[in-house]
Amino acid sequence: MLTNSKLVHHSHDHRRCINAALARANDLCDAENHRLTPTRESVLRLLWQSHRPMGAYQLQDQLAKISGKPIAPPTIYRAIEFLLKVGLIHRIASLNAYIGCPFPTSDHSNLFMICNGCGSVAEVALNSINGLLKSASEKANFTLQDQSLELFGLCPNCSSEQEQE
Amino acid sequence: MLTNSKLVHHSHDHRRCINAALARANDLCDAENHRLTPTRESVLRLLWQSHRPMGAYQLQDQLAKISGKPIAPPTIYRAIEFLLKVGLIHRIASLNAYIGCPFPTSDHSNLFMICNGCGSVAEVALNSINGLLKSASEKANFTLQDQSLELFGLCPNCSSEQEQE
DNA sequence: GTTGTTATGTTATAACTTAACATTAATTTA
DNA sequence: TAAATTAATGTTAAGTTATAACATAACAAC
Repeated sequence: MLTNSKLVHHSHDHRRCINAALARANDLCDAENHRLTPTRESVLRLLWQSHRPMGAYQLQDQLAKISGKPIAPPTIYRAIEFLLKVGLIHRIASLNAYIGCPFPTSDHSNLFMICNGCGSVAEVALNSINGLLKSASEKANFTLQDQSLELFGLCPNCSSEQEQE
Repeated sequence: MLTNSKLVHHSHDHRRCINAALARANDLCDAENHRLTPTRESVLRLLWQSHRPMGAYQLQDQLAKISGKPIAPPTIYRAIEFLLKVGLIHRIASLNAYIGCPFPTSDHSNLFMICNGCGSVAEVALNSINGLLKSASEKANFTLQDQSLELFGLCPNCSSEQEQE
């Protein structure tokens, strides 16, 4: 089980998350001949400011603040589109929001644990899940091409707070 | 594996789907003291017109046509909210669309097979998936409360068409 | 039949996303 | 290195999805 759950749900030096993510992004774009332009890098960096997903308009506001000039929606959506395409971020469909991918070059399950309490999102890759979904699809003669698995509940922190009440 | 995949992906007397769904809805609402009002029933019936999900504004158009008077969005969204609450329909988050639930009183996986070809959606309930997600959640100390599992690909029909090209 | 509750009507707007076309920057090729 | 090509961004506008707020009507219970 590949996951960033430990990092998401425990206090840590978050600057390292950000730096590591940007380093990975640079490597990946270099390797695949993609251009991580300033706008794209800024959006990626914003999405790594926390382990909570951000909506396009939050990104717009933040980017406008940072760059000191107004940013139009298409600018944001283009950056999002690019980052999604190269696998550096994911879209959380149930939230209309986006989050940085902690392992862009690994096999994916596209499985997310979304905390109803604090809004944090951890990503999980799990071979067993992929296997099960594959075999269920085959049984139904369904040609599986992609998947989006969203779990809702309480992260460890919010769970223990809940118990205390 | 509880699924309506066979019905969704093969020709069948669809009136029976609709009638069965409405009968189940009536039973369920009777049993739980919910009111399946004309608007709610119309929306449910529209969602059962096919095995494809419909968006709120499609529903608005259709309902306006049927009832012969303009329908405002809140009317639709209220009916949707109710039907979701009692479990008669599901929301497909990745499509911003809604679809009738074929087994509203059974245990759920909230697992959907969404055809990229024809747009049809089959629902699947699978204990093994639920078990795996439960244990993965426990391993991460995540208190699982709900889930949304969306698979994208080609249904049997669209798969075989694809092969022939 | 009045009262409290539930459902609907109505207007307006918020939130999310894309289309279309113009301009600028980067890369390639001659 | 200048021209040609491609890729990225700027700008305006509009399309799509969803909700807030407040008024009215229908129903249920006493």
